[in-house]
Amino acid sequence: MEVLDVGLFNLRHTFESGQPITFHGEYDQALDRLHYVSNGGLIEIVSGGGRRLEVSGKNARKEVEVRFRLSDNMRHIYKKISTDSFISASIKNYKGMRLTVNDPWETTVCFITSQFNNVKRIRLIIKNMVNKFGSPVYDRNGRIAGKTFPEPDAIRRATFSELMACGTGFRAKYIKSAADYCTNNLDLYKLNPGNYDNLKEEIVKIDGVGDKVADCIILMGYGNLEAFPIDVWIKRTMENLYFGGKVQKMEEIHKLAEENWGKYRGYANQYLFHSARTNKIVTYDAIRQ
DNA sequence: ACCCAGGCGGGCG
DNA sequence: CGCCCGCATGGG
Repeated sequence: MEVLDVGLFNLRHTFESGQPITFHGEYDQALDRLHYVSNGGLIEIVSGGGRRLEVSGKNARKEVEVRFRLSDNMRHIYKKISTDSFISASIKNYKGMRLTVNDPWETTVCFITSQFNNVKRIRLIIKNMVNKFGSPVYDRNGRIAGKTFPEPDAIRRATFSELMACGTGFRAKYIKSAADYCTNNLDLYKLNPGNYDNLKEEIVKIDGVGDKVADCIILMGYGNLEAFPIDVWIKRTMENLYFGGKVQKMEEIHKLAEENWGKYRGYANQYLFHSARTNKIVTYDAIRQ
């Protein structure tokens, strides 16, 4: 076990904000404790809700630092994205919520699964796939403590009906073709995380991955904060807040995001999304005092 | 019973 | 281009 000193970190808000690692990780609210399986094995995090973070597992310190973006200067980021009272309120409500950095392949499957779906059911489907196709990871006593996220090859070898049995529904064909494509045509691990345009260009070539899902992959799979995924929540909220309730083209919303929040717009996106999804009430009046 | 959910591809005008 | 439709499925 190691202790990390972290500023502005909130495990619960991060877990509840619907990101890949939280789709199959297990969170205990009473203990403020998260455990999950990463590449290296089993990781456990216990947070008292404060600045002290206990982590354990193989290479746990490095894993957690990268996964939860602990080197981000949240005060600086908050300052840059606090452009109106809605975002300020969101930051106040969910202070310490972090974006996470996840395996690009895992992120791809998670967000293909997310289309026309809800967070609760995404969790169910992802957990089903992990249980069915992942490799077991053992604890000290030799008991199965969890499973890895399935490699593309494990998905490739799965039958269509096995995938359907996980609850993937009409997305099964996309998940399967993504596994093929990412094995034969595109090495996700060779893409440059810092080159947004190139990432977007390559990732949307995956069948079943459009503009929104690609932005999710770039944001949470590559950690590139220039990505600004526009889902139903973001679209509705931003139209209400910033466009007087008028329906906008995606292009206009992307443009405003860049103007307002610049290179930190990915963070603004996550705070807007989580606030919109949890509070549900979004009105134009919210930013007019 | 009905409606919705972190969209997408395809078909049409 | 823009618009519209179907899509599997569990939970509210």
